[in-house]
Amino acid sequence: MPATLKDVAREAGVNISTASRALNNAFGINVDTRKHVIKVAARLNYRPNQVARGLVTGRSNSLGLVISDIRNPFFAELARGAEDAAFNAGCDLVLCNSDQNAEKQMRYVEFLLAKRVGGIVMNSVTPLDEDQQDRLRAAGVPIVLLNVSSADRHSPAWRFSSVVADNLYGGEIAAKYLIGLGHKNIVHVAGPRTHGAFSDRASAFLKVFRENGLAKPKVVFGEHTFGAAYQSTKQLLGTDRNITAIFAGNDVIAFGCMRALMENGIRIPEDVSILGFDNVEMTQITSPPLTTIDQPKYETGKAAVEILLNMISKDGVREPEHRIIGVHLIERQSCRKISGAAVQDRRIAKR
Amino acid sequence: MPATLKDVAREAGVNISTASRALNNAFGINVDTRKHVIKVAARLNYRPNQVARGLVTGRSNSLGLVISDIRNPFFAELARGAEDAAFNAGCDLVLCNSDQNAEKQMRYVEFLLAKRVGGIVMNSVTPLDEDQQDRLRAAGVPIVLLNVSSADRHSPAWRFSSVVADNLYGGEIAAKYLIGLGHKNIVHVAGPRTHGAFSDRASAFLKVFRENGLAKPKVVFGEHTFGAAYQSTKQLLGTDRNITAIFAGNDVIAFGCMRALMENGIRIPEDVSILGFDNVEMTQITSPPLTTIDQPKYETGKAAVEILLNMISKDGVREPEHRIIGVHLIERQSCRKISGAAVQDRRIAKR
DNA sequence: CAGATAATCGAAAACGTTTGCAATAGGCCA
DNA sequence: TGGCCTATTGCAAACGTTTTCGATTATCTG
Repeated sequence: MPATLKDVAREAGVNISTASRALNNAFGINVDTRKHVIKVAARLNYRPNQVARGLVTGRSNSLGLVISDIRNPFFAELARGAEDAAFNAGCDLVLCNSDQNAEKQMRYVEFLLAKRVGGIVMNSVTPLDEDQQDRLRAAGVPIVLLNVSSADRHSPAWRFSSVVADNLYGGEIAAKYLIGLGHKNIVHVAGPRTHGAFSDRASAFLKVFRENGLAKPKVVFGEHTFGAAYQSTKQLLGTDRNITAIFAGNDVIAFGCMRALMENGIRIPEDVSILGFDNVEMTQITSPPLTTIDQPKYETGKAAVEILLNMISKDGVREPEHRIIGVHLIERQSCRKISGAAVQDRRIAKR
Repeated sequence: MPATLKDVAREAGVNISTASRALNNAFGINVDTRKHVIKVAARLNYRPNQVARGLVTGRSNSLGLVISDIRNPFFAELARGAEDAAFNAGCDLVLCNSDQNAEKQMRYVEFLLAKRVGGIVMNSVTPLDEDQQDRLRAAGVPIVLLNVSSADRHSPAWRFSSVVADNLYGGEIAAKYLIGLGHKNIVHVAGPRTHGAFSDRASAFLKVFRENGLAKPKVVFGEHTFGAAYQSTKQLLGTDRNITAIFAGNDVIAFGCMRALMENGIRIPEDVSILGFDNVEMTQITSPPLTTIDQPKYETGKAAVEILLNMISKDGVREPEHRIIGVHLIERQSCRKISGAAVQDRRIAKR
């Protein structure tokens, strides 16, 4: 139904190829005929058919974004950064929610490949196995991964680009902060064990305790959702009421923990301190406002598609690029120093 | 680079059209040759090129979703519902953030039309003017609008489908609830005046006061973002400290209000009550948990693309379909009855 | 003014599918 | 055996662009 290039060519009395050139402001065309063609095109309300164009040029001008769940504010923010960057480059973003489901994720990827997207940014739910890696490489489309573990990233076999927060450092400052506050009975409510970001945070977190000869905190892995964290925490409270601090794998997990604590009449931070990760906007309005580790989410998404576009442009060379996004502690009011902390503080500082 | 249909046809020793038919499990093809073709296709890792297919079939298998900002948890939830429904139908969703910017919104729509999406669901930032309506209609692609005002919806000239929450009823129960609690000095911190959902909520809210001969609450319109609400509220507090209740246009606005109140040492609900709209997940973990009006967000998004798909399937008939999503009050702890409420209550009841 | 050069334009192939129609091959009935 | 029917397959056009390669015209240059 919409006007085609042939229509405007006929209407303008020129050949179809001249019409094309006129509208794509290419060289080698008379300025008057161009004006004329453009005017006719406007009159006919002509809109170039991107799918036809994509067929011949081989580029689809669209990118895929596969994340676990857009309802997680972390991903929403990240998606926004990605979308802005894509739009600025004249691309569109197709949104895919994998729900941490490996099979669903693969289905989505196939889907995107069939659609001939120019590239994909995804936070892989699991470290990709050899077979999957091969399939992705074989597809020949640029891919940038989010939240891959530092182990994967440094593996020599690894051939994908990535952008990740400095989760190792994040886990480390989380541990040091809580230790510095004098906490001894700490538990880490983490996300999925298989998820690079969470495993990195957890291992760096634990490493600090090990290196300082301190008791190893309990770690409970699980889904990184509000509901899952809520359940985990409730269960936790059933078995252990001596906890003085929780390091949550991310803010949403922290929210779930807080809810469970509140319901059990446990005060934050008087009874237990809680430390999040991500610095989602809502951390400001919880009660108390959540102390957390800030991670630039918007920038992460933006950087991911920038790398992607870069890979797409210089088509041949596929040297993977890795970008690490800095993190830092944001102190609000959900953590408190417990008695005897001063002593503890000094001991750590000496090392 | 990826294998084409021609490749698998050649490799299988059949014609390109037979290969096509074999893969599309059409009728009129020998079961053995089909098996053979399928096997060859699998071996070559063949993936049908959707853009080529889209060119000939005329359908793109993709839908557009244009909302104001995915970072708003309301839209995130809605987007998730939309995406699930689209995926179930084998479509993909391209995400567009309009930022309440009419021009940006129109750019996105043009973009989507150029991409020949099968349909668009959008929450229009402003009531579409005649010209825009015409352009959309002329494009000939099914459109489902979110959050249109009830006035627009009932206009005889209106030719688009819509799915909206029952904002009129929502505004009404908000007013009655707050009045019932005995509040007299109420302000309504709304979203953009031009936005159907907010204008409906506001007008129904005010109508209750008018009809009961009560003083008209102050209404302040603005962006429906955390930051904007925060600013509005701070300003509000500078001029009027007698407020006893705030009805926020949505939960995110409520959060912004709460932040401003907290910063000014104003207690919720002891000093001022606050009532939200949407029942976003985070309302559970604010302090106090937010009393709000629930609106099924996921279902809204889902319903929108279902209507869209329905319109697409029965191509010709374009009778607009309207779906209204019910809302209801969820009482938590951010509103309190003020002294003298009983008297006030009786007075209302008498009228 | 002839020839050369540059500017502008048209013809046609190509991208990877789907699909209407024609062609072929058996099978069946008379 | 011959004609007809059906099941299967091949041929080719079409979808709406971009782009290469010639062709045509206009503009110089000497």
